[in-house]
Amino acid sequence: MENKANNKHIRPTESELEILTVLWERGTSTVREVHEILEKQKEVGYTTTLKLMQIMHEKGLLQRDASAKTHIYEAAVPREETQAQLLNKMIDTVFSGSASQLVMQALGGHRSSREEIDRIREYLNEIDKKQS
Amino acid sequence: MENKANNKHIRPTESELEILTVLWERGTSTVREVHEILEKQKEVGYTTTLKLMQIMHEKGLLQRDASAKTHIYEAAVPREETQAQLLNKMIDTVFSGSASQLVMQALGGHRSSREEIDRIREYLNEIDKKQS
DNA sequence: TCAAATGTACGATAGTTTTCGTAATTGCAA
DNA sequence: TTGCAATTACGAAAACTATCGTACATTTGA
Repeated sequence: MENKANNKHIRPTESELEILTVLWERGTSTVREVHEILEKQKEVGYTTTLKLMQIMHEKGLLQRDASAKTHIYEAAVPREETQAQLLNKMIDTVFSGSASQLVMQALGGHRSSREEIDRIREYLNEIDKKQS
Repeated sequence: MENKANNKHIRPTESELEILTVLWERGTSTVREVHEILEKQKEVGYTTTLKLMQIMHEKGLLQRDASAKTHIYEAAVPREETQAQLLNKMIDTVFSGSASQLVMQALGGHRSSREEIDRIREYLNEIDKKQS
């Protein structure tokens, strides 16, 4: 009982997010593999990455297979759910609850491609249908 | 020289953001006023709010008029710019750079009202016009 | 077999954030 | 004028985060 990660508050830190992203994209990986990718993005020591991942495992953010000498890690929280979590928090705290405010701000800053915009339009239509 | 807040990285913490939001919405306020609003949202002591605001002032996040006994504070960073800052970071770290991904995630989670959706549609049209 | 290489575990440190108790200050009301 | 109430200033503790050095364990190839 009490699987640590079962509670709804998935709130990884910045560094944890970097590690999660690697795992989300690569799937199961060793510390070394994760570290090698991280190293390209910023300067960081191997043991730092290791420790982080161990802590994340304790917190329930990562899962691991420790049967072999070299442990194999995997994200224990789903990407979409984590994104949603962080996003909703941001909508609440930064945008006073207005999702559209956030959306417009996002589209304004990052000038998006025509395809991206079309994709969003379609998405809006779908929402409309489902809601009516 | 070195106005502390002149550097581009506006990255308020969670608590700081709560305070900024109050100030953005109310305009200039005293610590007491800010605190009273915060208290409705979470349990927190007056001196905690005070200290936070003092620190934020040191960092350059807040501006204040200390001529009277009761100091009067004001956000020193613009709301939109701060939002953009945080949003872009989130797009990069959490959504691997895809704004539309974030947008759809946002719209999916927070089921938005018809008006909000329409407003976004209009916004998309405007972007289209400007981009063509 | 045994030493080098590779990995994990652990502990310590430095920095930041959040929190609050207490002291000092100030202004006003009686 | 003086003392109370409100306010600010200060200091410190607790929790977390990020970082890394070092010790210990394991595998392997010479």
